[in-house]
Amino acid sequence: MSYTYKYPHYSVTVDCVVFALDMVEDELRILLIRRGEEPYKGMWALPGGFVQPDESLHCAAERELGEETGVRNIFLEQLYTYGEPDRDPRERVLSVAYYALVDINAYELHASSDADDAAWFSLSDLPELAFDHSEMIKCANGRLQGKIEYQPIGFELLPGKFTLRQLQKLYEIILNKTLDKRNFRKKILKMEILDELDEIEKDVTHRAARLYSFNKTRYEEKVKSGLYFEI
Amino acid sequence: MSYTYKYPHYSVTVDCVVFALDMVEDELRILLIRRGEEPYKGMWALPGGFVQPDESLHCAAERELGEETGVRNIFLEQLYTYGEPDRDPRERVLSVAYYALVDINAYELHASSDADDAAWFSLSDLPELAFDHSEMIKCANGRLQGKIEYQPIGFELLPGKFTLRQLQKLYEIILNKTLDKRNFRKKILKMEILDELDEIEKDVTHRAARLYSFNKTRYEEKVKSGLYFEI
DNA sequence: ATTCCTAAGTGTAAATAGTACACTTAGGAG
DNA sequence: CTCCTAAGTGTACTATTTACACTTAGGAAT
Repeated sequence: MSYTYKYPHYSVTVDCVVFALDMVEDELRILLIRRGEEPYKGMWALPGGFVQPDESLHCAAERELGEETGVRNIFLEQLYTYGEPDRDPRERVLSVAYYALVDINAYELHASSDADDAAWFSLSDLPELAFDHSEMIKCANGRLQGKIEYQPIGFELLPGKFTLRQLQKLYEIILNKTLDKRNFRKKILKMEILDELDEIEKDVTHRAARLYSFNKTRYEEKVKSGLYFEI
Repeated sequence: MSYTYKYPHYSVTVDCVVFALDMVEDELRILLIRRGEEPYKGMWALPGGFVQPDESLHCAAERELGEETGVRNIFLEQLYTYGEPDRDPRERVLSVAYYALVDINAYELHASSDADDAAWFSLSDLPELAFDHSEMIKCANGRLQGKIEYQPIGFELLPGKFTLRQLQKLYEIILNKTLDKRNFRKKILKMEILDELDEIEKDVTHRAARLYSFNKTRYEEKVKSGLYFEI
C-alpha cells in the first residue's frame, strides 16, 4: 500500500514524556522504552509512534503509550511540536510531544509493540536518547516545574490517598528546594481542597500519618469563587 | 509533481495569532486575512500556510506571516498543535499554531500571497473564522494572559520607548482588570529593568509623561541573581 | 494672560501573606 | 521498656500588598 499526494506531506509521530516520583530515592523518574526498530534500534527513547489516519493526536499519544508500556488512563497534556527538517534520519517527521504524570505504583510496565523493553530512569541519570528526545524531556521538566506551582496537577503523581508529607516531598523534588513543614501544611490546608480521610497510612515503622485526598470538585468550585492555587 | 510515501503522511500548516494593542479603544486586536483560495474562500482566517520541506516550523510561521501581511521580525512563539482528523475539509491537515506580539504602529499591513486582504480585528468583535481558528485565538489569549503576568513579554506590544501609563494600560487590557497607578509604578520600577530616558512623550494635549525603555540585558542579569518578574 | 482640562507624578498607613523556628506525641522495632 | 522516626502543632517577626488623594505640568480655548 502506498500514499500519494500532490503537495509535500510529512510523517507525524507523538512522543510521551511520562513523569513519576520515586519517593525512596527522592527523585523524578521518566518512562523510557528500548527501541525495537531502526533507526536508533536498541537505544532508549520516549514511548511514542506514528499517528494513524483516523485518530486525534491526543488519542495517538494515549494509544502508543498504552501499547508500548501498558500505562493507561493518566494525566496527559500536549507539550510542544518538534519539526526540524532533519530531526529524523529517514525523512521529515514531525513529532507532537506530550507529557504525562502518573503514580509510579499504579502500573506494572509491559514492554510490547515496537518496544523491546520499558523502564523508569532517574531524571538526573538518563541514558543517551534517540532523536531529539533529550530536548523534549528538558522542555517537559520546565513545563512541569512551572505548572505545578499554580495548578493542582501534582496529585496526579500520587495515589488517590496520600499523606501531607508525600505531597510536600513531591513539591520539594520537582521544584528542587526544601519547604517548611508547618508552613506547607498551613498553606495547602487553608485552600480547603483536600479531604481529610478517616484513615492513616499503613506499614510504616513510626507514627502513621493521616491520609488525605484531593477534592477536584471542591477545587473547581473554589476557583470559581476566586481561589488561586499556588505553592 | 507528486509525492508518494509508504505510510500515511499529513499536510502540515502553521497559523499565527498576532496580537496588538489598540490604546485608543482600549482593546486587544488580532490580525486576520481574508482567504483568497478554497476552502473557506473569502472568509476571514488567521495568517498561515503550508510548511515547506526544508524550513523549520518557526521559519514557516515567520515566512507565511511576512508573505501574507507584511509583518516581520516580531516576538513569535509556538502555541499548540491542532490535529483533529477532520479539521480541514480537504484532507487531514495538522496545524501548528503560533502566537505573536507586535506594536500595532510598527507595520503597514500589506495583503498578498494567498490573502486578499489583511486587517486588525478587535478580540471582542471577531468575524466568523475559517477552520478551527476561533479555538486557536481562544487558546492564544489564555496563554497571553497567563504568561504576561510572570514574563516580560508585554513590552513586545509597545514601541521601544513607552510611558508607564501605556504599560499599565497594556496590563489592564490584557488581564481585564484595573490596576492602581501608584502601586503599579512602584512595582515595575522596583525591579530596575526599565531605563528612564531623557525624553518625554510628544503631541499630547496635557502634561507629557516620561518615556522608558525595557532593558533586556539588565533583566536577564537580574533573573540570574534571583529576580522573579511578576505583575 | 487666565482659565480649564487632562493626565503626570508622588507617600503613607493598614492589612495580609510569608517566613523562621522547636517541642511534644504516636507508634513500631528491638 | 527504651529507642528511633516522623507526625503534628502555634507564634512572633518580616515583607509584601493594598487602599487611597492631592499637587504639578502643559496644551487648548477664550
